[in-house]
Amino acid sequence: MGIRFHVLKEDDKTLARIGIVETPHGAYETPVFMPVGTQATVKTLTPEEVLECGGKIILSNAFHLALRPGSELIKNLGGLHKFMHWDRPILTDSGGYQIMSLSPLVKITDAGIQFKSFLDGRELFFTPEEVIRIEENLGSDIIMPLDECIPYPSSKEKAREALERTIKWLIRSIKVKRREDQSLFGIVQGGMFNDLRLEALERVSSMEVEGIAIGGLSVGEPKEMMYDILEYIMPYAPKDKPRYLMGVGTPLSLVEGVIRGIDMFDCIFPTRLARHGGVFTSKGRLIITNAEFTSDPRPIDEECNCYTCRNYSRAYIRHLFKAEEALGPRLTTIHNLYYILHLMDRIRSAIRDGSILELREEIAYYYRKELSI
RNA sequence: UCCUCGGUAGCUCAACAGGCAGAGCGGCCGGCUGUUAACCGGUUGGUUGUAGGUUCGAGUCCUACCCGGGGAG
Repeated sequence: MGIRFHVLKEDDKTLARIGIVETPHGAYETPVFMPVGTQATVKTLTPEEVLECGGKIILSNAFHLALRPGSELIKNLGGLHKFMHWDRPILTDSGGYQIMSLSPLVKITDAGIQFKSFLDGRELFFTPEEVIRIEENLGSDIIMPLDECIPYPSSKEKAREALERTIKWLIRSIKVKRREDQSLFGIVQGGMFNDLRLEALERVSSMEVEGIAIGGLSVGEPKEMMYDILEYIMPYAPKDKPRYLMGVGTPLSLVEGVIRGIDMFDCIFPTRLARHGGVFTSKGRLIITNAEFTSDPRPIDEECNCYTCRNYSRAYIRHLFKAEEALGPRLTTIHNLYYILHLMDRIRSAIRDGSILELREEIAYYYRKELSI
């Protein structure tokens, strides 16, 4: 038995909805944000700290873990949950994104991807079947098939090719998947083309998948383009399956995604931003290393109740960053994850009481800079 | 007291044989969207120890002095 999904409430003015996903490692409510732990760790934090921030499910990465330390090793040590001491739900991404982000090292054909390891230069070959095998070794609750994620901009021909390849790979993935305690999602590609996107959605939806993921967005296109595509296709998404928008996680894009019917998100942005000194607040983004905070006794966000904001000043955190102390990135990571996960709480409350559009207006006001470009 | 090496951006140092005084770090500002990223980018910094001299032109050559390192006595 893999996941079970139920919709608990649908908003009447938007496509937003509240749902619950039950997994072999516990349940979580949607819309949900998944902190990213690519290398079997949410960078700088312990699992207990991720929990304290409100984390319910995390994302890890089959490709990276296969390269190091190897999926057999993790299997022999009792699986990914035990290996990293996280007993809650885990979703593993396949490495499709790495086809794009590591493109100079990658050669892609219908058979799979051939690439040169950035760790030791080894020539490796990844197939959809091999990725499923890796994910079965890892034992994550939700597994993503190998897909082809293309950059922006890309031609329609290129988008069509990636779409077809992604679907062929999904069929092969379904065919070899054995473990029944894991749930496979299908990934919708199609570049920035509405007709391709809709076609991909319909084809993926007709297959034996337990969730629908929208991939290949937020790859550098204008924000409005992503919102338009979601608006165009999401009304046709199956209602009885979770819908996952891959790689999205700025405050505004989370709300905009939810309004368009998305249930699950993951994004490295909150954690990476934190390590680089950027923090979310209820009044927009700050860069904590800036001189204006040198002697500022206030917490990062006076309205925040996270561990960092309950105990530390902007001046102290700025000092930690300037002194290159490891505690600095840890404290900002705790804060940013708490901010985003607490925002998801607020989003669910707003769906419950019918005020999601008001919440969108508030976030859009303080994060309007996200709209530019 | 003498000999010797050195003094260039806040710091550490570049600048062939006189020819527009630079870099790294720091400072300041910005960017990061299924993580090869505690990363990347932009930008601000100078009476070249002081005072003279030679020269079309001196960080660079000459003279004196000041400061610091090393050595001799």
